[in-house]
Amino acid sequence: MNHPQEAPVRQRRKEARPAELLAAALDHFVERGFAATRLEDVAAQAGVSKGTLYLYFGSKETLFKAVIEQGILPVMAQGEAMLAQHDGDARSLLQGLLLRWWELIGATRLGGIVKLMISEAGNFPDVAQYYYEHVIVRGRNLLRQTLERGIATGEFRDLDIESAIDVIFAPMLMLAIWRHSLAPCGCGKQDPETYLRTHLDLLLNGLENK
Amino acid sequence: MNHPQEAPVRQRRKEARPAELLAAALDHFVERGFAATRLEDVAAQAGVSKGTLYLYFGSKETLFKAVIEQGILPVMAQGEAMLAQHDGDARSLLQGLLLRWWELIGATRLGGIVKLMISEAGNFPDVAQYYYEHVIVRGRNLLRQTLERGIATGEFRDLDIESAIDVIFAPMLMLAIWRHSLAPCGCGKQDPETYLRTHLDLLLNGLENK
DNA sequence: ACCATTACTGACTGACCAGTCAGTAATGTA
DNA sequence: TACATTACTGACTGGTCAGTCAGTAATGGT
Repeated sequence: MNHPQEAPVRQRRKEARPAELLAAALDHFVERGFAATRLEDVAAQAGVSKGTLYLYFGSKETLFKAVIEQGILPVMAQGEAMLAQHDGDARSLLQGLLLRWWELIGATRLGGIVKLMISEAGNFPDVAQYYYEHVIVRGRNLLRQTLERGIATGEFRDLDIESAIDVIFAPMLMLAIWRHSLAPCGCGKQDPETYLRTHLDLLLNGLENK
Repeated sequence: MNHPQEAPVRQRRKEARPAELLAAALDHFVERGFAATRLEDVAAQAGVSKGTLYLYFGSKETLFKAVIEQGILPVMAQGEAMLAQHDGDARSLLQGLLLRWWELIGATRLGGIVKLMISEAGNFPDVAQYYYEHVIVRGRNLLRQTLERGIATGEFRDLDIESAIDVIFAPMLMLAIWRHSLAPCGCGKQDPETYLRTHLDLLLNGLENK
């Protein structure tokens, strides 16, 4: 019955709301999917009412698109910068790119976007198109340049580059996906470090020009 | 205005309904997700009314579970039989297992179950648990035995088997997932054959004991 | 031909939720 | 202290859909 000085019931924090709402929305979309996510829950997790959510995002679909775009774009530039400034051998560049992707995206909450995009692509073809052009194409470019460099210097064997890009990245994506799908259901999985080490081991041996 | 002898408006085909409903449900669940799938649409695609669907499946969730179980179980035994009767080297056994999986599951409508299970695991932990125990564990056993055999004969290098299993299968899963997520949105992808060839090439070279 | 059985139908309902908006209170200003 | 502005609230509405069930018609038996 007593109310020892609580924080004011209502707070006005116009600046912080969008980011907090996006973070809450990412959690819910990744965990439940788009259709099963209730905007009231998203708003509650962000500490506001549903009405406030609609002050910042015009619709559920708008919010969904914002989650994808705002989540991924800030990180894309980093990888590109990394490629540009690297001057070692292709082997260590490839290794660095994959490990850095895991560190910055796969291992963080952003990794959930991979699962989210895969799950909802059918319902939002325009968002899928956007994601493909602004994320996948750019990401594939990084790997393509790395492989081309390695083949040019004779470090790597001469294989089909376009399919190799996808084959090489698939285990990274599956590791991120696993963390947001079956792993939380108590389905066993060893630690990411061993997985990454094995992937790099197999991969670099497989690429090696003997 | 004329009605040239049409098929009877109502047909009674008790035997065929469940399979037809399951096939239609798989299509819709894979394409739209569980929550966004309307049972009226599923029933319509199977050529019956919604009421009929409820004669065979007690609820939307029951239907979902049946799609997963009925879809995958019939195929699991095949892989196990293949392992048992194989007598060549581990190299060709591994290659055979992967190609056969693609042929029987990945390339068919059943490949959609992979995406479906990943998307909905969070909403159906009990189905995820079931899938893990009856599909993933059994599938991993096949690869584990294959790798162990190859390491024992000296064909393969001695690497961490548990993580290698997941790393090796990840590109197969991603290929199946892609077909049911971004690929239908017009996002470019080369043909599966090249992809599989590159994967096997990289993989067998990476495993090789030099 | 009539009846009994049962596979099948589709209008209905109750619950749920995206999206709205009139009202409330926090903040800045004078 | 009074007023203006506006960030925020939450009860409400309208539409959608899972699940129901009284009724319909296809089939097989006599």
